[in-house]
Amino acid sequence: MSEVAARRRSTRQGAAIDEVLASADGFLTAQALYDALRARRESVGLTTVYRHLRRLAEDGAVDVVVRPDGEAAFRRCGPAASGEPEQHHHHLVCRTCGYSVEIEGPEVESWAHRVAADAGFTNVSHTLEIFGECGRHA
Amino acid sequence: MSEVAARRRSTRQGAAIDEVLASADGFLTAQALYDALRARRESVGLTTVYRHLRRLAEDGAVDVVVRPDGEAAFRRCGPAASGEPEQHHHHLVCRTCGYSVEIEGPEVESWAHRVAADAGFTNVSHTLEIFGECGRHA
DNA sequence: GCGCTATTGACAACGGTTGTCAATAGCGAT
DNA sequence: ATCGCTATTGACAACCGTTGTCAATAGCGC
Repeated sequence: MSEVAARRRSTRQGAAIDEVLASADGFLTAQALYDALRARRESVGLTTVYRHLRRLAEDGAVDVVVRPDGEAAFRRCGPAASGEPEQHHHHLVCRTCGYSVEIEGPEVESWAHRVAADAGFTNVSHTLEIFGECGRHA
Repeated sequence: MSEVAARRRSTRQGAAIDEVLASADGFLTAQALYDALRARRESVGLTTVYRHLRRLAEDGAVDVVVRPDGEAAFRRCGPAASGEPEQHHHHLVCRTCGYSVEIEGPEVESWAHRVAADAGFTNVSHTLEIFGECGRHA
């Protein structure tokens, strides 16, 4: 069940990506993260950005939201991952600025599993994201 | 608020697409629909498939599910659209075969809106899909 | 049958994401 | 410090789903 943690090297690029993710207050697309890095005058290849995001997502260090247009957005989640996989939760995301709030809904979780089980489904997972406009734009 | 219904012509291709959608018991990607048409020996261009799906989605005649990998899947929804936009609902979708069940969860709807409102968000919408394995595969 | 125009479809273009592979650079061992 | 192994990087091409283009086709009202 447990993966042998692959040897990991700390690099300038990885650190820069972590920093941008840490300072971001909402979801970022890979492109947005890339642009933010360039704005910081940190030279990091786009491919590298994707690679890090993918690994971070696999490790559960960032949450991934697939937007209605199919593009993925990422956000560092929870209390900076002390190693434990983050607890399951969802997001309330601002369509305009990406600002987001983590939300939990135990009722919804159990509801989803109950509905799925009633229909004879196994190996159940679900996606749930709430989009709206936070009150900070003219 | 209401759009002036654009003049609509009935074509062989449109009918073929409708038929495949009607006979499908689950969500289909545009490609899958295209393949199904070819299997029926109906010659319909892929571009045309996309165009019809897009319009059907806009009209609310089909539901759209964006899968975790970002690809969109479509399914004719409800009682064959008598003109009224379908009532809001969600789906329980089989990862393997696309078979799906429409589900409703008034509790979830109100929960989502309450959570969003509490956080000061307006113009709220949400996505919710449940994925699993229906019991029909070896 | 005529004419207007919605529709079609082959093709190119686009945008996000992933594969490739030689060059680079961590890090443990010497 | 240095060496060597290998994870990582990055420029580039490839992929894939989707949309734009535009001349040719075909509904439908007349």
